[in-house]
Amino acid sequence: MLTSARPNPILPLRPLPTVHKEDAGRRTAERLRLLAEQLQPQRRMVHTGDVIYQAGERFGNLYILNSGFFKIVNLSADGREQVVGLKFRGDWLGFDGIAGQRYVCDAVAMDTGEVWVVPYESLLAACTTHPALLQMLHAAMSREIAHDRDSLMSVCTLPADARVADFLRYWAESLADRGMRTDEITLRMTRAEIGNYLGMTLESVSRALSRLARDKVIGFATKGRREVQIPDVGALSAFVQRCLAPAPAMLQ
Amino acid sequence: MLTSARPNPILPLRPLPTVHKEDAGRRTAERLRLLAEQLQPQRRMVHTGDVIYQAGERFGNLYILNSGFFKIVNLSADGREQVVGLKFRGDWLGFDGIAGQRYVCDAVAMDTGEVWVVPYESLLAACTTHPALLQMLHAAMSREIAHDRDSLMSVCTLPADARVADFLRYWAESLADRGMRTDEITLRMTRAEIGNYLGMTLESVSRALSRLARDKVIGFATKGRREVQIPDVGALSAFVQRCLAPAPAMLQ
DNA sequence: CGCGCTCTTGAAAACCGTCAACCGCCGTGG
DNA sequence: CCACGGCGGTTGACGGTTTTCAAGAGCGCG
Repeated sequence: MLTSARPNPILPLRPLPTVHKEDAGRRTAERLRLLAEQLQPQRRMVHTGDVIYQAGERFGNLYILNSGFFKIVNLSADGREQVVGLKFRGDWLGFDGIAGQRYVCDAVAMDTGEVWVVPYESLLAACTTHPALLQMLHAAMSREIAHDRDSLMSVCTLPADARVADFLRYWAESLADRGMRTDEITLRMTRAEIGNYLGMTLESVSRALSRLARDKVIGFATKGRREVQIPDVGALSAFVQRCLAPAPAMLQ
Repeated sequence: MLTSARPNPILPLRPLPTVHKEDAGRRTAERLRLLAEQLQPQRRMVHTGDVIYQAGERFGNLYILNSGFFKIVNLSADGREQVVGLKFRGDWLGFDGIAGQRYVCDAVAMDTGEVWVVPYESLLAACTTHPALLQMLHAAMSREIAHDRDSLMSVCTLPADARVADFLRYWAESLADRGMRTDEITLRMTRAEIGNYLGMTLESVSRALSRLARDKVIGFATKGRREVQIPDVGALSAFVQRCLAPAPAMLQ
């Protein structure tokens, strides 16, 4: 094992949040209401492909996503580019720019939506009078750090099929947390983008989705392979587990 | 390409920081001095294997690493564990706990060192009177987010050999930023840990290191395969590029 | 209708993981 | 003192997963 100094060998699973479905959307809506009220942000409509900030651009604003979907694209000096994050309603964008006073990623809209523009300096000013605001800011950054680590772990420890299943689970749960339907979701990304995000080729994504459909873990809608039916999100997690357990108990 | 709406097809490389070697260590030392002065943190010695916080534990403190090396280990519900971050002098630890009021990772010392304990609440209090403190906090979180994304990109876009080279480059540059020697570094991790961090097996790490040594990009010290000589950090970056360029121009 | 784009599927190849053997080091204990 | 076992590391052979290359189907659009 890696951590030799672990007192409790089996960690007690984190107590599940146990957020009731009805509350799911309420919480983010409530947070957004509070932010809108205290920050009075400028509202900006975006459409698919719009770039709200770009790597290299001078940092100045943070952005809060009120509706729509964004992808965060990282660029390396040698020209590689990769989707390193997905953003949903209530998420913040632009944290990467604070340290170096320049954004280091692109933020690209994957749908029409609305972002709220929050000048960083005025946010700080508002935080001094509204401590709850600072808490929300820090919580948002903390969530992003925790999630980035989960992403890294998925990519590093899961085989291709499981990565795709886990990706769908993540997407569905992100929607559920915001009170949206998860039984039928529409992927806003091509197979190539999904593959890029998950560190695999578009063909592997396609094959994984086909296998998931064959196993009835997901379904494809009547028309178009962009809509995915997820009758049971738990089945996706179960599929991931199945991928990790090589020996299927071999009857007896 | 992924981002169709990019105005400038070839991004101007980020202006190099051009920090002079002499300044390198000074900046972090200066920051640490400021933090110590304004926070008066409790100091705590740690030794290899010590765990300063653990996934599931109630959040309360942030930690600043004054000396030594830490690894951040993420745990999944199904028992997978993975190194998702490395921490050096001047880095902060514990951000992952803010959002859920519980840490979601383990922080494990890889050497003897000293951490400063900073109760989160008292940090916030201090920030209200010292805005520079808040800036440092946010910059630290921002750097962590940006770096996590870089890690994800490395794992997703680089072949195994290049990942190891990039890992050594990252380690060397982290040391350089803090004013430490980089011509001979001692890895504080086993091959298994490095592989776990990079999403590959220990055998692949070993082979990659052997190839790097064969190509004279790195060297092994007289005794022990834990010390690595890096005559030129730039050669590591060049090696990464070579891995990415499949056709070596084939003589005309 | 033809074109471009996305997606799917197959076959071959490359990369990397698995399994195994072996080496060197170190601390323990006969 | 030396034998022994454990641990970390290296290297080889093999096999499996994933990538690569290729062909073709479905669909939207001018």
